[in-house]
Amino acid sequence: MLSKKTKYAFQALIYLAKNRDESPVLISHIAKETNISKKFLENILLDLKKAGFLGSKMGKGGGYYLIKEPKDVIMANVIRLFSGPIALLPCVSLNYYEPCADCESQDTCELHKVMVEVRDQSLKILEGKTLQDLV
Amino acid sequence: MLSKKTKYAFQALIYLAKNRDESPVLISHIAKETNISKKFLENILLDLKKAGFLGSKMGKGGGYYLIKEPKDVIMANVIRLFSGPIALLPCVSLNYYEPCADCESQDTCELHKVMVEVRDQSLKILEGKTLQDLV
DNA sequence: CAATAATCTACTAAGTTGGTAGATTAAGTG
DNA sequence: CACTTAATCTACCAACTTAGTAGATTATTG
Repeated sequence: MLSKKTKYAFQALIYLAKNRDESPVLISHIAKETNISKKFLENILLDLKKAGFLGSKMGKGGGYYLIKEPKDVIMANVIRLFSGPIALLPCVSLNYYEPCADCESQDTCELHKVMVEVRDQSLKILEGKTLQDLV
Repeated sequence: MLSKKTKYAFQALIYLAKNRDESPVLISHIAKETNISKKFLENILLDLKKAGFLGSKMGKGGGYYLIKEPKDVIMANVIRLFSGPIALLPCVSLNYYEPCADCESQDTCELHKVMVEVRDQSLKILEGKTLQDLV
């Protein structure tokens, strides 16, 4: 399951993608339109900015705006940012890899093999979906 | 990501599937072979029993044993039992459905549509994998 | 300088995860 | 029946995560 943060991130991105002409958009505006607590949304937008999805402008007339093209905002990357690995186990994660403490060898672990398969197929789906599919 | 409980459940199931001839198997035996804390494993095996995957026998000569055929132990069902929904959002979950509090309508929600697609493809993978693929 | 709006620091309540301790019940053995 | 074995039940706990909130600060515009 995705965290609420992840879900909110998608909702904010969708809103910004739909309103690219009127940018930058106020946090408070996005908060109102998406029904997300303004203070909580602050953190999320800041994270999205640090990750290179959004840009921002301070002061009067400021706000947040989409930097990337919607088709270049890959769903898998947004999920990784807020919910961590796509893989079901750390030992099969590409971006957050960690070996099993207890496992003797990955090469002989049946669970490992199947989880790699599941990961590859999940990635095929989530790397293929972009913000463009969401607007 | 799956919880450790889910991972342990798979490891225990794999062990029991591999040793179906010598059943029933002691908790302490499975614990030793899989490197799982015995006390923690107790809970897991009990849950697997309540869910109909395992049977048990108390007293001397007792232990746990696999009830279902390995090919009938669907990975998706084990994951649901210990990690909850396969779907990425409650509003697209078949088994743990909950509507979004804030969302106006599911029919007009773009996120919803894409998440249904992702769910269907994820299910196709996980409903297709069984304990037989793990031994 | 004043107003505006993002940014930063720090805290918190509630829930989940991973695990432990100890008593109890059921089954087989002599 | 008494004893041993082994699952089952009840209850607890520390650490971490989630979903926020509060308030001060910094940057920008006019």
